[in-house]
Amino acid sequence: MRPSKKEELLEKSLKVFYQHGFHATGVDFIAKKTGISKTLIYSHFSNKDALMSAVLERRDSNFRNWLEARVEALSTDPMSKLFCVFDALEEWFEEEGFKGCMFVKASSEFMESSHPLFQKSSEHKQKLERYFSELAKDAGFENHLEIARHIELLKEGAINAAHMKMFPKPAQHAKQMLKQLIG
Amino acid sequence: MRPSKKEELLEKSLKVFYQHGFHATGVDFIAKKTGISKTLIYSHFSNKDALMSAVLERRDSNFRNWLEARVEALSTDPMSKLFCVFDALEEWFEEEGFKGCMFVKASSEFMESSHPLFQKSSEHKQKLERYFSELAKDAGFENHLEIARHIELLKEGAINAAHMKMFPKPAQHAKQMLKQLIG
DNA sequence: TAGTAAGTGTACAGATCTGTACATTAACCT
DNA sequence: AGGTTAATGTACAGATCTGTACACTTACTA
Repeated sequence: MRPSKKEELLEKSLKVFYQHGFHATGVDFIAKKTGISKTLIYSHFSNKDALMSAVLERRDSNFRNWLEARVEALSTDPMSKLFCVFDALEEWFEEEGFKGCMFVKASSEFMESSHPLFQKSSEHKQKLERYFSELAKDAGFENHLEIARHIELLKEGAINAAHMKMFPKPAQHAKQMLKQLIG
Repeated sequence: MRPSKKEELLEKSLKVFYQHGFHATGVDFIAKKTGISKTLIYSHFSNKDALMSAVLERRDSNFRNWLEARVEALSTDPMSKLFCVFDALEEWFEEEGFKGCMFVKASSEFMESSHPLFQKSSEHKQKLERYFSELAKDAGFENHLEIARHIELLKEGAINAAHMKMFPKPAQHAKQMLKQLIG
């Protein structure tokens, strides 16, 4: 296939899986929604599992690239970058079609810790931990790992709260908590 | 049916759905795992959706009853009850078969906010917010709603962190964060 | 002990889903 | 122009899943 088509398939099927879930989304439905024939889908990926794996990898890089770029754009000061993480998150929550964290959903549907999708989800969270840890180190914190975990917990909580409509502006709430903790 | 059988079906199928997910669990599989015939299952519930709804309601009362009893057992002091929430959570995380929050999983698989399972999940979180708010009020906090939301965010974050194996003892980490915030 | 209700087992219709086959069309390249 | 590759559409086999039918058995109850 021409690479552009594989790109297109990955990006579009990512959206479909994100909006409808993994088990609930059939390959025929993906073909219909993406406009790419099932034949071609199976010519690029040996089965649905392989497609889902590739989709989740794509989501990992998409999400981390987006978050890092957004934080960079919102602030240049190392300390306030830590807080801007939550401003970026709130922007995401308010996007149309926001439906929570794709990795949480993947590990909700594939719960065996040996399952590739579960593992990729776990790895994604670990990569984020490293990123947060770097941010905290840049801001001069000696306990940068501890602070990274503060941010992880608050971020996961805020995403869930937003998705499940627990209360408004959960990321701003989380940001205030972080301010009290380290600000 | 004799009520004991319906009880048995609810409790056992709750476990099966919790361990394997909703879409991935077929009614035949439930019959096999619970030892209750499919005929009887459909004589009590008109369809799989009705069973899943009943299961989620059962989970709501089971979980809140368990949490409230556990907090009561761990402390009598109103202030330290707030922190004991996280001790109870850590106990849960270490149980064999822990697989994260069932309501997060339900709203991961049924994302339409009009879906009964999504709504029940959202209601569960709101009931917990009221409980946390009561605990905070009893501990003498005027801003009890704000503190309830602190606890909600930390709880959701800790459950996710535990399920996705982000780092060890996430509930103890969350507890320390709460101590810094209000202790 | 006879009758009724609770429960089982099996089989099946109909829908849906994964993955394959194959014939056909569109796009590219030389 | 001609040949190769990319891509579509359709149809289908086989598996699986929901929900129903029905004949049978177990247990309670009068």
